[in-house]
Amino acid sequence: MNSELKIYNTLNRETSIFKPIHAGLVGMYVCGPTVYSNAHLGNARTYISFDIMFRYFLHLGYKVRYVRNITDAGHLEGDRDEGEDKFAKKAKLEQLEPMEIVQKYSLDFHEVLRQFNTLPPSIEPTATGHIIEQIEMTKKIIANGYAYESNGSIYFDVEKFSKAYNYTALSNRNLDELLNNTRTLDGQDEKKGRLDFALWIKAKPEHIMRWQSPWGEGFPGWHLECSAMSSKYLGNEFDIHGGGMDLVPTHHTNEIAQNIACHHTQPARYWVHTNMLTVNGQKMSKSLGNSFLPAELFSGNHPLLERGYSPMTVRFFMLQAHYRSTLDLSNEALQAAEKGLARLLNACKLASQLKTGNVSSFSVEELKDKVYAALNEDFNTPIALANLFEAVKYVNLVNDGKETLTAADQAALAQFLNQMVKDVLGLKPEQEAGTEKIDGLMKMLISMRAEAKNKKDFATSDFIRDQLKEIGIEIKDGKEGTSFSIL
RNA sequence: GGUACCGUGGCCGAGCGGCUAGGCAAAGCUCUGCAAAAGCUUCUACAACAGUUCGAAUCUGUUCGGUACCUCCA
Repeated sequence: MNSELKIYNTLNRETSIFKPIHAGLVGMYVCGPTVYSNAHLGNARTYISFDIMFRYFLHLGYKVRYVRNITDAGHLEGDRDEGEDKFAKKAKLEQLEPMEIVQKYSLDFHEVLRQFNTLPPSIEPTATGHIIEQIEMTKKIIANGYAYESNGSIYFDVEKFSKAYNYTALSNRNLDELLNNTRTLDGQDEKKGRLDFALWIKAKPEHIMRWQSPWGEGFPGWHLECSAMSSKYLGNEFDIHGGGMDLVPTHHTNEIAQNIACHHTQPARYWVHTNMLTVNGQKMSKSLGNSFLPAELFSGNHPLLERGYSPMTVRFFMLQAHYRSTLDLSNEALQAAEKGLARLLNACKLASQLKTGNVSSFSVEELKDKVYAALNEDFNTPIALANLFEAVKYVNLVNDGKETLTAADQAALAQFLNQMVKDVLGLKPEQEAGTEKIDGLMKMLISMRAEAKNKKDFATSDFIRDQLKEIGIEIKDGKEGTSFSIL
């Protein structure tokens, strides 16, 4: 492999060679979910994208510390800092304790990511578990002069900050326009500036989730937790910070401001942002009501779906697009993905069973170079897959006896294919046939049917096939005998 | 309104100055008692108009269409 990994950095809008701060180590922080409702498919796309990066770093031999938080407090509804706490609101709605809400949707989130075969992060810290760190950080920011107290709440002074630093470096927005465009405040607002955001919020009497602080009882602002936890576990400066693109203008912008105001340094070298999943060309989001829940997709129980698709089909579907492009969800696209994935996985299996010859008419090294080159080009999974499909075709040709491979090349190809598909892309075969007992039964039925076929008793052989089909088992007559799959 | 981004064959999607991915669908073929599955082959597109260039899907400009952000969202 002769190319180096390049990553697109939102900070300077350039793709550049990745150089870790400490050789051999990668520190990566990704903004996790706010666990007040079910994770939808758009959320899943983001975490699948970062899972690919995580897996690829591991594959390249890096030691990775992957931190992904759980937001279980402090995230408010609606207008910046005035809305209701999301957990409190949902808790009222579902008649549960806020922490029951947190537990319920954390479990859901983990279950969804497990189904998509994403690797768990190294550390998964929660906001409520780091209140002390957040209070400390707030104190420091106040001491450094970039935050002020107002009626028991602490706000970040964006205007003051922007005089010393470039507040909009990440979003590349015009600060003056932002100042003028932001919604007019009503008179009772506690903030000095329009863009100021809360670091610490004074709890109203009815607020359940509250903690003691030097400024009275309250709870932390949403942006603060990521700053506090990333610096705690990865240091004041680390390699990669990621999240969905929609976090750029507000959440990540504020996070950077907090870190600079506290530690005098920008937290991450590379800012990586994933693009949105769309449905009929529109962003999938909770507020638009066009969300797909993974469970709905798997079962097909959704008005826009004709039938269900497996988690691996969905994962493959997502990998066919680059993580920085929008991706549109549709029945046809999912069907295409389903078949493509089956072909790919079949070739993985076939590759290790190929008959070998004296010469190879295919260069495994060349394939490897192409696949690595693709992944090194900002994790370009669609191109990597395109190259893997060249190998799929070749595997099939060898299997048909139209091309040949030496034993060494066959082993190398089989290993590489499986490593890429399973370890790096995280695609695994669906649940294999079934239990031993089912396998035994099927073996018996298949041999009975073969016997009937030999006697040209096609009525019996077709009866077996049709009956099995009805209970959801499909029989396929191949060259190497008959196989079956459970639908 | 402001600011970005995007418009690729029937569909999904890469590519981002020359060599014109890949998947699915379709057609033909192979295999087959039939079927299904599988495999092989074929199918040359880049919104429109103008410009730069020896050469543009790729660069520039204009127009049309779409999306996102500016308010919580991955």
